[in-house]
Amino acid sequence: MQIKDLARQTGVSAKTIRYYESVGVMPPPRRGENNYRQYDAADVERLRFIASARGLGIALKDIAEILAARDDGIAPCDRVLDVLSHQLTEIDRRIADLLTLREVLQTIQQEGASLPRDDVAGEHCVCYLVKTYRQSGDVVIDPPFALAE
Amino acid sequence: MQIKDLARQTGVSAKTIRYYESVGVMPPPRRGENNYRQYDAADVERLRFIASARGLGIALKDIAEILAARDDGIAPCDRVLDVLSHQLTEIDRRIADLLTLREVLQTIQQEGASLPRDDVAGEHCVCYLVKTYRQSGDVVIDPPFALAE
DNA sequence: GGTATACCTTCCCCTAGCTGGAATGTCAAA
DNA sequence: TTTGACATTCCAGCTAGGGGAAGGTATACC
Repeated sequence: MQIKDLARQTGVSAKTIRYYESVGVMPPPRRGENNYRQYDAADVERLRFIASARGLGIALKDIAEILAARDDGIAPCDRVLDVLSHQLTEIDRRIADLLTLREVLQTIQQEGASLPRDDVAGEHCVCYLVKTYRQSGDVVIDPPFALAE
Repeated sequence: MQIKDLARQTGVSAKTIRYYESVGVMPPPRRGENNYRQYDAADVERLRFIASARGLGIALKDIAEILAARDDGIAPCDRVLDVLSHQLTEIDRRIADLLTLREVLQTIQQEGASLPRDDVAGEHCVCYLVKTYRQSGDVVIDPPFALAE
């Protein structure tokens, strides 16, 4: 089974499969005489797990740990449950942050809509609102996030 | 006024200020005899606008466009309002995505909690749930996101 | 044999918004 | 004079891949 077939069976691009191999989440497969990668059913299963976990927003690093444990014969179920609950906490935090931000944006938008539109200096228009907006809370930087296919 | 002073007055690190200059959102400042960057009150105002806009999740590219217009003597207010409304749409989409994801995670977590924890193959435990989870919706990749200080 | 095509390989650069670090220069105080 | 706190530039890295180049290979068709 070539990389394209694995790609087709999992919905993961060949490019991404090679990337997963390079970061160690997929193992280096056997190679044919032509140096082509050769995959089997176990690879399909593994890659499906990876793709689904990514779809749940789980980081490749966490996925790698889970799979490494399993490769060592350790059932990763507890670890998976840990990651899931951490993931839920994170998502709740992000939702809360976004809701707060939404409020602020909406307020600025509404107040700004009634201000003049021709203020280059930005002292009497929506620009002023943006400039003077200061949040009281702590800084929180959100990592990238993916929702799967 | 040196870069550290500008940093202190705006809460933006010197490193980030140099970065903003390198991407063109802050203009190259005058230099002293020692080649040190020299800032003034206008730079403080500009950087405060940038910092606040970033805090609202607005991309540097959008901020750069807004400021470039203003530098050309064009009042950017309409553009700012456009960006704000686009920003709101984006945030609503992200919130919706995160809520969907939250549902899925919670379901898997709950069902997985009652399954065995010693299944290395991952056929009868929470790992199976993760693996077989398939979302029906479209792929949506979320960019990184920041909530300001 | 020649060629079109559909694969495959490795390689490096690009994305956003910074942050960290290395190597080096400058300035003021003790 | 030496120390410390500034400053400068440049290079690398973070996530999770995508794009594309340059080249090798397998198969079908003429």
